[in-house]
Amino acid sequence: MSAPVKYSSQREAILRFLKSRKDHPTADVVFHHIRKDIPNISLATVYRNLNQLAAAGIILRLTTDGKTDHFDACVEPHYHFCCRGCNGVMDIDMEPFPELTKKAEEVSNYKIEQATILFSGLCDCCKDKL
Amino acid sequence: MSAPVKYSSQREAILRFLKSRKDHPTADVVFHHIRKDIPNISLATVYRNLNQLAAAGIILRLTTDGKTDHFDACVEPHYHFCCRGCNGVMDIDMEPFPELTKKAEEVSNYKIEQATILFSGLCDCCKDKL
DNA sequence: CTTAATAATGATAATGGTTACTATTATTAG
DNA sequence: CTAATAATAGTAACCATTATCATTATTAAG
Repeated sequence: MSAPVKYSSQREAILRFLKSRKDHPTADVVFHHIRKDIPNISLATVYRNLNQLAAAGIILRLTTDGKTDHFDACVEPHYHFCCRGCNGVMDIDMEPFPELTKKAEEVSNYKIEQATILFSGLCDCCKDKL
Repeated sequence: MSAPVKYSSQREAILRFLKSRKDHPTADVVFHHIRKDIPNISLATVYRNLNQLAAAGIILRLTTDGKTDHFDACVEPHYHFCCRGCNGVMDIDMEPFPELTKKAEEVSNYKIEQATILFSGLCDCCKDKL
């Protein structure tokens, strides 16, 4: 889980792909897209690199109620929404409330390093269907 | 995943155990504790009942960065903290911000049913050790 | 108090996302 | 160019959770 020290074209392709997407793909989605350019890339390589990049703070891992993690190339603090219809993960474009973390730290005495705010419900598409 | 319709002593024991705990045990922890009273209870029964109770809104499922879910007998809206040292999940005793959800719904157009706020970092114990 | 219908259980196999392992390949410093 | 070693591909293993199914327990009706 250490930061990458040697270049690899696979890692570059993975990061490039993630940056090109506004949604937040799962490892499997990344894998299947990268395969178009690098047909023999291994799923393990995708996971390894996503983990490395996340550990290095270059990308963000999003753990939602679903069982599969999603990944986000935007590491600026922002909020997410997970649709219980399609399991898609989208951004919520509102400015973060830093006072939330401050308040929580005051109240708890814990060393709070991160605040994850995840909304859930139904997205535009699923709102109508369900 | 439907609500329970028949009584079972196993379910009662699981719910009673959950209510007795301030931390938020995993299915496995519930299983091992219930086993002291009901030695031949099955892990599947624990999972089945935790799922039912959560679906019925009687308990809360907490999905954290760790790989295993935690369960909470308190369904009042409140915030949680997950320690990256010991993977424990604790309550944060501060009043919720309902305006968060309202704002997010305005901005996004999604039907937001739930807001999950999860802080993470180091708890009192792990703060010193790490 | 039976009895019949069926929900719940225990035991265990299966599933699915993720990680570990290992021989091979690619990068990089000297 | 060469040696050292990080990264990879392919695949087996892992582990939390779920599905399956024969058996048991609950419950409503007679």
